[in-house]
Amino acid sequence: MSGSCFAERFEHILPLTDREHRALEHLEETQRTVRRGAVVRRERDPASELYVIRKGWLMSYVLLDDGSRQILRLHFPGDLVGASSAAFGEAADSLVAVTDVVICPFEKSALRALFTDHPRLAALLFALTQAERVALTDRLASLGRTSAKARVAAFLIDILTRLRIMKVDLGDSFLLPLTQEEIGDATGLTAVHVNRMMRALVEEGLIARENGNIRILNEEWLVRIGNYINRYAEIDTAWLPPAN
Amino acid sequence: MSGSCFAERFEHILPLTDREHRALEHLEETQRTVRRGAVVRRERDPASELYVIRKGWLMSYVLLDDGSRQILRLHFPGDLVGASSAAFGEAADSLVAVTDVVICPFEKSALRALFTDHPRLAALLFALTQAERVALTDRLASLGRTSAKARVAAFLIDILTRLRIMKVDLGDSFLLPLTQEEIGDATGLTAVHVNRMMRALVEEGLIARENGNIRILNEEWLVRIGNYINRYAEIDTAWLPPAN
DNA sequence: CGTCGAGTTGACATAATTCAAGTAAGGTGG
DNA sequence: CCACCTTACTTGAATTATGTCAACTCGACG
Repeated sequence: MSGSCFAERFEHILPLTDREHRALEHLEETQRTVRRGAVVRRERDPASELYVIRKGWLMSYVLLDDGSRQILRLHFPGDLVGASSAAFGEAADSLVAVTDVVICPFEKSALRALFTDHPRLAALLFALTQAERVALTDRLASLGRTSAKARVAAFLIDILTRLRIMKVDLGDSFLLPLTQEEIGDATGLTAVHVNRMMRALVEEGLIARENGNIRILNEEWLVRIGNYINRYAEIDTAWLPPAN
Repeated sequence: MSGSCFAERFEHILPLTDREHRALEHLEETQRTVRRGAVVRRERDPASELYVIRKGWLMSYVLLDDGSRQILRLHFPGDLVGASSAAFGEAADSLVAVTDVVICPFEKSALRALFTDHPRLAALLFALTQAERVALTDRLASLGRTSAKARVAAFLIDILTRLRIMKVDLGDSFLLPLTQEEIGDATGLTAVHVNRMMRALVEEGLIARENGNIRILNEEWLVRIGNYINRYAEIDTAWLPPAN
C-alpha cells in the first residue's frame, strides 16, 4: 500500500491488474508537500497539471466579481483534483491546501497513455467523474432548494461519507479544519448564519463539537433533513471493457 | 449532415477521421421521438441508456422530499444526456422533453467499444464532460453567491451561448419554452420572483420579451451582472491521443 | 362561453444578511 | 512569562431580499 492512493481508491470498486496498478502508480511518481493555507494553483492561471491527493485536504473555489467566494468542493485523499485541466489550458478554479497536504501532480499529457493503453482504467475514471458530477448536482439542489440548516447538515454528512471511502473504520467523528466563514462559502451562507445553524444542530442533539472536532450523533436524521444521497456507495462497472 | 449530431458537435472542436465518424454515427442508429412534456426516464428508475439529442430541448431535474424541484440543466441538440448511467444503474435525475424532441438512445455498453477502439474520442468525451462539470460549478456559484437578478441573467445568457454552439448564426434571440415556475426551479427562485426579475431586466433594457421569445438586448451587461463565463468557447485538445 | 394555466401585481411574512459588540483562544515579541 | 494582537466564534438588533398568499388579467382551448 505504499503504492498509489489512486489505485487504492479504484480497488475499492474493482480489482486491478498488475499492469493497471503500475500505470496508476506512474501517475503518482512525483510528490509535493504543500503547507496548510498555501495556494496550489490560482483561478485563470495557466494550468496543465492534475493532482492526486495522497494525504490531507484541499479545497477548490472560485471568486466572483464582488469579492465573494464559492467553495466548490473539498478534496480528500484518493481524490483526483484539477481534472478541468483536461478541458482547459487555464485553471477554472483555485486550489488551496486546507491542511498540510501531500499531492502527486502529473501532466495532463499523461492521460494520453491512460486512454490509449488502459481503456478500462479510462472508462472507470469516466464513471467516477460522472459520479462526482452527480454529487455536484446534489449540491446544486441543496443550494437552490433547501434551507440553511439543511445545507449545513448535508455538508457535514457529505464529509463524513467521503472520508469513510478511504477510511472504512472512521466511526462518526472527524476533525473539521474549516472556519465558519469557509463553511459559509461552501454552503452559500454567511459565517454568522452558519454559526447559528451549527448551534441549532448541537441544540437538537444531532452533532457535537469539541474544539475543531465534529461528532455526528444522529446520522440518519442529518441525512434526512439535509436531503443527502450517498453517491459513492456503488459504481456500476459491468459495462467496462476488459482489463489488459 | 444527415449523420450524427454528436459528431457535428465534436467537429466544432476537432476534425474527425472517417472511422471516428462512423463510430459516433453508430451510437445514433436508433432514433426516438418524444412529445413535449413527456418523461424520458424518471429518477431512481433503472437506467442503462444514454441519449444524444438530435432535435429539441430536454431538461433534467431532481425532486426533493418536500416536493420542490431543482432543474439541473437544459439539454440542447448535440448534447449527451444521461451520462450518469455510466456510473449508476439507477437514474440520478429525471429527464423530460421541454419541446418535442428527437433523441438517439444507446446502451451504456456501447461506450465500451468507444473506450477500446477509439481512445481519442473517449478522451475528447472526457474533456467535454469536464467542461460541463465546470459549467456546473459556475452554476453552483450562481446559486450560492449571487442575487436573484444575477441568476436569471446568467440563466438566459447561458441558453443563448449554448444554442450558438450548434447554430452559429443564431443572433441574439431565442424561443424560451419554459414557464416562469420552471425558470424558478432552475435558478432556485419562486415563480413570482422570477416574474419580477424578468420585468426588471426588461425595464432596464437588457432583454425584450415577445410571447415566448427572448431577445438579448445588452449581452455584455447581462454577462457582467450574471457573472457569466462561457466555458464552451475553447476546449484544449492538445493532449489527446492520435486518431486511429 | 366557460375553464384552465400562465403571467402579473400588491400586501405581508420570514429566512437570512448585515452591523455591531463582545468573548475566547492562540501566537508573538518584549 | 506576561502583555498584546489577531483571528475565530458568539450573540442581539435592525435590515433586506426573497418567499407566501391572494386576487386579478389574459389568451388558449374545448
